Amino acid sequence: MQIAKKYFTEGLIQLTILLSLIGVRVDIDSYLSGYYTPLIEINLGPSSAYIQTPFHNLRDTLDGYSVHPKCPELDYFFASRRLLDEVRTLGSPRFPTQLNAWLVHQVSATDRADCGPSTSNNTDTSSGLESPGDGARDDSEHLPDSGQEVCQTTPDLGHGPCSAGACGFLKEENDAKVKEEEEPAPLIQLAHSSTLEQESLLDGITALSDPPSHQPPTIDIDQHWTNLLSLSVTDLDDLDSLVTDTDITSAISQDVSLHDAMVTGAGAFGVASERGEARPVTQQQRTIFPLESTGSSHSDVSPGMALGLAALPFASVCNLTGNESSHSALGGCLDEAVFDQINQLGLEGLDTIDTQLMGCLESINPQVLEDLDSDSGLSLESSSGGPVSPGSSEMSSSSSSYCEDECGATGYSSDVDSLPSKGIVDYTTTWSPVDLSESVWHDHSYPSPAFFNQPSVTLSHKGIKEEPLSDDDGTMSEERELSRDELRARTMCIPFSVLQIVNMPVEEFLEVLDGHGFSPEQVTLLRDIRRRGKNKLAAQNCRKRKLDAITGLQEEVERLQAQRDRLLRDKQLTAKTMGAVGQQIKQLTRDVLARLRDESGHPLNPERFTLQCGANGRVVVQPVRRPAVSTSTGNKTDKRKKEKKQ
DNA sequence: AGAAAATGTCATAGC
DNA sequence: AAGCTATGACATTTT
Repeated sequence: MQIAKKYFTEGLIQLTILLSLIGVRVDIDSYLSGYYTPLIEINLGPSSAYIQTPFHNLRDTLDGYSVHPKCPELDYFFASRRLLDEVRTLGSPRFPTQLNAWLVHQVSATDRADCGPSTSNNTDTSSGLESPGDGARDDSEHLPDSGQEVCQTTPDLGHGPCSAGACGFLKEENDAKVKEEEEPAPLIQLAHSSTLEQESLLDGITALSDPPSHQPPTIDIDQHWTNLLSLSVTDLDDLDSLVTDTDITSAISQDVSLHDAMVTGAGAFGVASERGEARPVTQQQRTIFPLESTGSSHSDVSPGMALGLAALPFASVCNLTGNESSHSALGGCLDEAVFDQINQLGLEGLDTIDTQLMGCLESINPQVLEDLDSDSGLSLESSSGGPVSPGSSEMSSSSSSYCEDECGATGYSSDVDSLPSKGIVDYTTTWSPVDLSESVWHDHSYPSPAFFNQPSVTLSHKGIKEEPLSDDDGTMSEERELSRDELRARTMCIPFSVLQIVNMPVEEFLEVLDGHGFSPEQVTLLRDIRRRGKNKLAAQNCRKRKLDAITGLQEEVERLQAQRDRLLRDKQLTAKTMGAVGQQIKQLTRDVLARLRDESGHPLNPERFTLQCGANGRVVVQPVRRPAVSTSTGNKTDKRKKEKKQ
């Protein structure tokens, strides 16, 4: 009977925790109420199969009992436990944590005697200490179809193992519960949990230290755990592979999903052995946490979560009360919308975009890009400022100031005086020298240094269209190296280079216009030269910026493509994980139901009953109301139809 | 010779 | 108001 009790208790507790983690209230009142007089409430007294199970108290609940290690159901169970631990190691799943579960087991008279007075006081204690979760428990009491509560355990956090409402079960299960605390995950999880969670958990640990006398039996249980967990690991190879193959830091987004939880959890689980320091601590601090952690606040939740098995959603309850805003494992795992949104983003279209951008970028001459990297001198350096630039050629062919300016000469040369211009004035000191290193001048086609040597050039050269000017090839080649504006300026006898005209400050430019007796045509030309020169630079900068923007967009596209691929992989893994977890939950439910007995002593038919966990963590067994539900639904539907018709 | 790329120029808007 | 910059559109030149 002890074994049976242990099986039942463990399974029910685990399922309760499990369901509570996902916000499912499981209330077995309807099933248990009044049926099991020999049953004893876990914490509060006889004839009560209802237990408010603290998560931490349920950890390794099998401990202390001689669970047959060959029990096949245990594989499923421990696999589920493992998954739950993995989720738990996420640290901050947010679920209501009040667990109100009826535990059906029989306690011997000696056990009752051990519990002694606590039995009668438990109710009071629980009621008094349960305040944080009263609301939740009240809710659970009003659950539809919930059975009559025989007893409810609401242990206090500050109570020792048997002091507060410690029933016979608690007494005799002390070792088991202590053993539960040996699980390293809670402490390990502290690193991942919120501050409140950690504090709560640590409080429980410190307040509920376990006598060292209970150590021996727990060692065997640890061995069981190790063995069984290893089995469970083999059952979920894909999950492990998921852990090993996934970069957690990259895979886990801010929207933590169940997959993320699994990844992290599995990772933590796998690393648990590496964290050898965590296990000794927990073993030393074997504690019995309060049997109930109530309230919906995150801080209240955390201890249970730290202990918690996992958020293993039933397929039918996947849309329950998970906190979507939080990074809960369930909320995340159920957040298919995340992936849906990804799909809705039309990321597939990025392929097209990327292709377009790639094509556009490929069409760009790398040399141009390279040239554009220079801020404003790209064109000057590539065409006119280079070794073979017109300027350089002009330098070699002419000693005029114009040549010097094109080549980056600093300042307007006195050679200007030699220019065949009318109204020439010495402008040498009229404005500061021009620093070509700061300017962009892209005269790659029109310069003609020999122009200075041919002052007889007629105005016919002022045309925008610049045809070959003479039959002198040498002169022609040199003239071509002058820009059109340079030619115009020289034609108009303007003693300034285009570069000077463009780069001189506006004040100085105005002074030049006003102080040198230029004709209106010359003034117009000067203004046009300046305007066109500045606009040329602006156009070059504009094109550079455009290319930079294209490059940046290309990089962005590549980054988003990589992100999309990563998310799609995560989605697939999550789906696979969800399927596996769902199967584990189903099996666990069948296992728990199979260990329950009706009033005639027969096991519950999993086809007729189901387990549900309420928002406050209460686990209840509810009969499957297939016909009734359909009937009632049909009636309601008919009524609605009638109302609509009316 | 023609296409494509690069560059220059104009018009315009905004600061 | 003038000057300057940015940019689209178009022209011109170069490759």
